Amino acid sequence: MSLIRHYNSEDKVLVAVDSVIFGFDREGLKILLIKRDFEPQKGAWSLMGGFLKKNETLDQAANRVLHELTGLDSIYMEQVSSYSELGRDPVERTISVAFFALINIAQHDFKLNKAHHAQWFSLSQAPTPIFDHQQMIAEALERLKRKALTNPIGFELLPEKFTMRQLQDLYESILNEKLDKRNFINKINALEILIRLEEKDKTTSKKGAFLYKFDEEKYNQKIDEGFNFKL
Amino acid sequence: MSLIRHYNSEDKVLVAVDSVIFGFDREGLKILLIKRDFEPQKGAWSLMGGFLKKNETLDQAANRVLHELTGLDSIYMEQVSSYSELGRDPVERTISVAFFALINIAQHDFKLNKAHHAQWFSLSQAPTPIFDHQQMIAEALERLKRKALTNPIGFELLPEKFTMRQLQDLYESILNEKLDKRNFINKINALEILIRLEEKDKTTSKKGAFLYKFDEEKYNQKIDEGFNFKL
DNA sequence: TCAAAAGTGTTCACCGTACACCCATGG
DNA sequence: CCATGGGTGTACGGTGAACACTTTTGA
Repeated sequence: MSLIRHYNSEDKVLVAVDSVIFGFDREGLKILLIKRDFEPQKGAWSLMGGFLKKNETLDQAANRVLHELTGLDSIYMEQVSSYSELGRDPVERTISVAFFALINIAQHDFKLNKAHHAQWFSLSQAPTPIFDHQQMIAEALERLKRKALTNPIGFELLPEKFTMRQLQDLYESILNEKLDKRNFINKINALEILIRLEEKDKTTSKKGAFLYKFDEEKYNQKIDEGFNFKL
Repeated sequence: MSLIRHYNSEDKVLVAVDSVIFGFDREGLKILLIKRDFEPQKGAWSLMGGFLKKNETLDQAANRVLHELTGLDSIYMEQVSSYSELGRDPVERTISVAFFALINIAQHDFKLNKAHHAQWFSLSQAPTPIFDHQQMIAEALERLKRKALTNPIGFELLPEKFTMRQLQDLYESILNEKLDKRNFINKINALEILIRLEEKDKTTSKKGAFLYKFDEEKYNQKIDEGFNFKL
């Protein structure tokens, strides 16, 4: 007789992952929702999600599901929280682990999988999604706010080259407040983690605005030296 | 034929909850570990945990498990994160949701359930626990640090009446750094959320130190007025 | 030439931090 | 009377916030 206690008598449950996918464009911060084409709540909007398989981790499941919708890999993702209210999914007992993902809408190497009828929504104009997805979005947003102030994750939402104005717009839309232009630029410059390119972007002004790149190498080096990103 | 899509083909997995139980006494911040009396890793130390049942939420499971060990209810608990590495539990595929709990060691209305061979350990002297429990502890501690600076959760670890010195010792041991006595007291007093009692505690000095209570009512009122706890 | 966005520094108030001495009391 | 922990206030520097004008250039 084995001394190893097996877990045969314990309950097994369905585990889902749901992703709050953030994007950013000229209109501000957005989330990607998909339209359900099956009951219950056919036609309603929901986060992109899927079920955890036996042989994968939660992160792998979240990445798989994100890949299915966008074709993208190596996307910044972070676990937010787990949700387990008894009736949260009316079909069957399911617990769900929410993630948030940051993707750069502008890059053209991704196409939304048509089958999911995905659509970008401004936070303020998004329809109320199914189940407890609204709560997931709210908590993901809180996490994003906090994290964006202490880590350079905002750049995940921007194109490789961006203007100071774009960066400021991004932070304003994440934090949901207006920031002072000079103070913002002073702070950013004090961090010394951007490279100012020679190029200018002339799409929004006659004068043209300098383009910047995030200097990841320099950032990592400063981190090693004890530097703390703080906005 | 029903239009409702069922989830029959999806994998179900075992879901566990594991609790990082923090306590505080004269020696500092401690965690409660239990000694396994079955294989694998019989004799090793582990967090208190249990399996999620079909008809309960994760919070309920965490509370049930905590109650089994301590007899306590209504304990401050917070979800930390979920862990799902494939080999994390060698017996069977199990994902685990970690919680942290704050309990007041000094209160005498709880008795540790003998069956679990539980023992308090100072953080620096705790044995390395099984599986990924070390990582859970590290992340729970990070969360506790952050949360204790922005919420009055520290009081959960103290007796109802406590001295300023005790409060300072608590924060020093959560933050793992020495704090200046005058600055600490000034900060705490500026918050105006403590009541100074007439009573003194004479166990640590001849002069005696005033006892304080957390004024929860006043705190809630200040919160309603937009106050932010910040240490 | 003018409209529209880009770019640029300084001042001030407040907060966080450093710091040292007297008090009360039991033994 | 003295050793031990308790209790108290101020000064300084640095950081965060407020604030306005000049530059560029395409239309």
